[in-house]
Amino acid sequence: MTAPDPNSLPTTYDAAATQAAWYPRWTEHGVFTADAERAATREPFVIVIPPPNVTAVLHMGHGLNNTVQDVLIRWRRMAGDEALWLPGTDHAGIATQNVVEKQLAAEGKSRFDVGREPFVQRVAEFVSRTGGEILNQLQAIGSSADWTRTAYTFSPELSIAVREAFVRLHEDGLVYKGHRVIHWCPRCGTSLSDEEAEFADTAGKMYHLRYPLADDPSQGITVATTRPETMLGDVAVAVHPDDERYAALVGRELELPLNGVRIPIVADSYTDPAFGSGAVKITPAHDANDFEVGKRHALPMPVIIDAEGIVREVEAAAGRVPESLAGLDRAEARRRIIPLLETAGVLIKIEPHQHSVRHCYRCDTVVEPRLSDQWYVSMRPLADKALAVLRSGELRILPDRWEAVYVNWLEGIRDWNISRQIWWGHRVPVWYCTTPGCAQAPMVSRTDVTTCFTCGGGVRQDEDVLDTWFSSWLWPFSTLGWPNENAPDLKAFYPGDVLVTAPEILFFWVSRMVMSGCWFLDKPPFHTVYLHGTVRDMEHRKMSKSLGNGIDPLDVVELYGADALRWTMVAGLGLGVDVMLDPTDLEKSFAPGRNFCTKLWNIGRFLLTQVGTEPVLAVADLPASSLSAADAWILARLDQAIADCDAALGPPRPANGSAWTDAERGKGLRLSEYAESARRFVWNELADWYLEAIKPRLYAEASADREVARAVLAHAFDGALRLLQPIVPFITEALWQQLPQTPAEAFIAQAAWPVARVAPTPSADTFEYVRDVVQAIRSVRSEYNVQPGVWVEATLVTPEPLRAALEAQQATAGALSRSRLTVAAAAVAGLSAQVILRDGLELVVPLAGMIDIDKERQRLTTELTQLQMQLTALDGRLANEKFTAKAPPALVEAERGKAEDWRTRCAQLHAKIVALGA
RNA sequence: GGGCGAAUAGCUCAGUUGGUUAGAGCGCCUGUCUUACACACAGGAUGUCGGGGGUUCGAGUCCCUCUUCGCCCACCA
Repeated sequence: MTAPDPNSLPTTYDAAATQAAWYPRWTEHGVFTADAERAATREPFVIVIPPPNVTAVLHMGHGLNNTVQDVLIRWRRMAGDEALWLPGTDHAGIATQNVVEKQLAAEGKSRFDVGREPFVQRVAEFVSRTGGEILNQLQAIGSSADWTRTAYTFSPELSIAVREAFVRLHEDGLVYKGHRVIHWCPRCGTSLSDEEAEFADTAGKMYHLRYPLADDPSQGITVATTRPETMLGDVAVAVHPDDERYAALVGRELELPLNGVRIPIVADSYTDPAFGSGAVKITPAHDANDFEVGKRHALPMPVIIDAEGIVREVEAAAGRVPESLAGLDRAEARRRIIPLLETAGVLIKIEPHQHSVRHCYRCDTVVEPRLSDQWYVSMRPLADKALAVLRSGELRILPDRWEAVYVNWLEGIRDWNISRQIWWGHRVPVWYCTTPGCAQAPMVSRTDVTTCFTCGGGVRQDEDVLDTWFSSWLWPFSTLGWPNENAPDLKAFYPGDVLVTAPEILFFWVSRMVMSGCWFLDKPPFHTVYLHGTVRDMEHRKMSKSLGNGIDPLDVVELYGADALRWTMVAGLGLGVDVMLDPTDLEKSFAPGRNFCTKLWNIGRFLLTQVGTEPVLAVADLPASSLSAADAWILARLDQAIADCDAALGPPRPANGSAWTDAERGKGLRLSEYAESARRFVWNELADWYLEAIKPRLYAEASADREVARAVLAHAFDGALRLLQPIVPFITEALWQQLPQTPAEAFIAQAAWPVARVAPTPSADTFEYVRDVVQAIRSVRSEYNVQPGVWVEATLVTPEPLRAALEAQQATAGALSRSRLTVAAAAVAGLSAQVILRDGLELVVPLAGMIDIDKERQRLTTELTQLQMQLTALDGRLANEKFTAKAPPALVEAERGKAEDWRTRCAQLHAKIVALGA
């Protein structure tokens, strides 16, 4: 951390070099490493990463998600919390298995050709070779996660947690094996949960079929279906019990076309008499609702579509599938069955039909409802706990409109199908005795079972693996050592604080984590769920690989730097609002971030050359009398910026420690407001005004006043860098290391978050007048096209009470406006450009020989007209008794004062115009 | 079918419980290489706050309604 030669610093920030220099130093010094013991004496602040799929490649959604988390964790780390950001990956059962299956397919093989054990081995090798790359990519964007605690859902440690959870839920009577119709992906060869089978609106067709009565083919019932091939598995036609049209037919039999199977007509209130013909064909093995009807009426359940989606007589279906259709894929079977039904004379009509069809969330294949045995979790008791913590305020969701979505889902919760028929995942911890006749029930065990508990004979483990989300939902505590209740991390860091993710996985993951946390540890795993938006392109389409509209964050890092990427993510991030980026124009999206970094860099260069590295005085030690108006002003602005940033970000946790109050509930996590407050301070206040204002003092010979200026500038920039560190950690670290007051062997990444002074400087307002005057002179100069290099004369007419303060600012205001400014009691007569300022101030700029009377009159008249209109409206309001009676007194008083000031200004303007001659 | 959100400057968006002359960034116009910065500086222009109605002393903000987008949920046979 040696001071570089300022003159050798390039004018632009070298992001790549800075990133390469600082990230390793942070990790070497353990800056990101949380300490469980330290957490006993400070507030812990914990975020667990939404673990990306172990095979994932960083995309902009990760960029957004992880930037938000990093900003929060860096903020709290500086604020003195024991901050833990726990990273890791998810083994992603179906997704990862699919990747390896694709590799096998390229070799012309399926997983079944390879066999279970070798296949799992192959996936594990693949993961260990290429997996987790995304974690390195997260480092490239500056993520300050605690890499010493990196977790993996399929690690031995987390596998223990998975088994514990399964067994405990079983002991609680909440895990059971169910026989029902589930969502089946024929391509992935597994069942899916309700959440994994996504709806997509599809333009389909409705086929109307007429089934004749078995003993009187002249009569019949018309049914409608979007899946005509399923008619081969029909076991009944249901009508509503109160439907008089069909009352006489209930109990009689129909003959199924094509296979001649006889099926009964049953009465069931599931049927809606108003829909279509009011009669529904019942296919219990291939439709979840039909299954319920079938159960109620004790109907057979023939399976006519197999696991690969092939139509054939799978089970209890003898004689149901005509030879011409057997062995066909379900889609092909649908095409082929139409002409058959037509020939049989039962196809009444085909109509276009818009409906929602479920698709596999991993491969987009149309899901096939299928009767099978699966493991389920009874969710009702868990959901009730998750609802209770939201209602009590122990949990909040931002933006709060998602709370209603969360509640709605939990109130209507359905049991969770947790078994999958894939191979990559946690094997269901259930063993069956293989001894014929042994009465031993299935053995559910935390440890592997090798012999039957009853007969000592052989056992076989359940073939199924668990839903990936069954390990993810334990993430907030499985990563901390659970089920070991004494694990130091678990004791120190559970429950955590904020969960940052996208709304897409509110049900998949967030709600379930709340349920598991409440169930297993009696506390929700975090008090705040922050749902950020989605990264989209300029047509508002989600960025995706398939659309080709993505932006590679690593490209952005290379071209603009990680800080610029992070800046763009945060600065544009309204609460829960989508982030729009243009994949065809990176410059448009990321240049602002880069430009901002360059600005910071150049302020830093200025400091290095003008303030230097010699020690500076501590601002707290400076007597108020030694501060210039500009000094007082910038210190006040820094206090305001700190307050604004704190208000935008916090509070970090419920004030009473356990539950949010209604007043607190919607507050905080306004990242864009935080970014804007910090940006405004450093750019529009520190750089644009303060720095310019004190240049003469810095350029002057050594003096006490120069020392004050050095101290205040160094202090203000230090504060700015601290406020910005969470957003742009690399450049702030690089610059902070060069500040004269920075201690050796310290990092801004763990320096203290700034705190506003208790007693702000009262004289800060004087500089606001300076700004008014300077802006007015600049405006006049611009209007009369005065060349920038030319100095002009100017007189500031000042009422007595302000005169002394403003006389002291003559030089400063003059230098900033390139004018020889004189503060006086009265204006010098003569042709001049004149501006009326607030509080009785008048500015007179002679501009000898350049003034255009007409132009000047025009300008003043326009201003007078506008001001008079406003004054008239304001007077009207003040004359309205209802306003003065009902509006808050303070407001009325303020409006009166304003009216007076406007009236004075109007008079002044009028006098000027008269003086110019009509 | 049910629910939710959005509509504010050319673009992307702020606008906290109703209260100054509605803001920011980018873009646009004019001028400038002013010894930190042209990735910059200075000065400008730009809005019937989607339409209509209502409540109020006062509405971008609250209520009703319409229009247009978007999202979520649902046993649309």
